[in-house]
Amino acid sequence: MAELLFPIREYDLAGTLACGQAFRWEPRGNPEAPETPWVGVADGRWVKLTFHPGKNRGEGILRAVTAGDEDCELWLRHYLQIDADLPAILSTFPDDEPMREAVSCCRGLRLLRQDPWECLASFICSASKQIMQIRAIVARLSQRFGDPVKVPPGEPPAWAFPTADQIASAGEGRLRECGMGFRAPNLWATAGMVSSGRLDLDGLSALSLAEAREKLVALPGVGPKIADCVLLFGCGFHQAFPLDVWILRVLREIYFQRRRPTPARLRRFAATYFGPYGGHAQQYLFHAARQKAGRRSA
DNA sequence: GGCCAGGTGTGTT
DNA sequence: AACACACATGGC
Repeated sequence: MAELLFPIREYDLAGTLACGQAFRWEPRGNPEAPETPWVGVADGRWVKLTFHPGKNRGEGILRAVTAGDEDCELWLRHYLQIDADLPAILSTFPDDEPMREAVSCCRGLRLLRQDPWECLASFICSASKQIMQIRAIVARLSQRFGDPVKVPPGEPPAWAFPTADQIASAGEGRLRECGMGFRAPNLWATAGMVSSGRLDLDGLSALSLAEAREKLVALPGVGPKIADCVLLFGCGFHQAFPLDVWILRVLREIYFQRRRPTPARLRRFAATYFGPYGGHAQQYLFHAARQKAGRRSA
């Protein structure tokens, strides 16, 4: 067991862990309350995270407790993107009213840097599912097919997200038993592509955005939206801009009030208007829209 | 019970 | 290029 302390500014831990980019974080207590711990497994490691606010607004200390003995500092800095310069990122967003409103609504929201395979598999399960249900499916996949991970004494057991090998070996039928319906054959086939080495997920970040997207959309059950989620959350392509039902609504209603944009025009707008950190802007618009709609499925 | 959910694949105009 | 629809499952 080990403890790490990261002094940091502008880090909304609850928003970051619950906004729908990752599916394995659970609050220990009221998710809205300050200093509520969050427990999860990422990259095969059990972690408990707590944000302790400091005296000045936005300042605080991010406290991480890990279960094993290894030094997790570098890994956590990477996963949590501790060293990302948030003000610099926000300064690249378009300076318009909807964007300003989203930024002020989601102050401190960050993007994590997740494992590409877990990200890909999770978002294949996400197709036309509510975030709450995605979390349930991912939890069942992990418990049934993933390796147990070390947890501190007294903590409930926890499991790593299954490897592509483990998913491929499970077979389509047992995947379906996790409640994923028609997504089961897609996840199973994609796991086969990854475990056999026919797709090198870790190599994607070295490619251009267009090349990496091309490789991903070739996978069964992966279209442009899921590909962009993997590129943004798992491969570090900050400009990838996932177009989901929420964002399409936002773009149509806020940026194209009753001008009936064609899908092609919407895609072009999304890819160019929001700048080099468009994916971050997307996450702010997405999270703000969901906050406004109601506080379901935290 | 009908509608919608962080879509995708296929088939028609 | 723009639509329509099926595809499982579950929550409201």
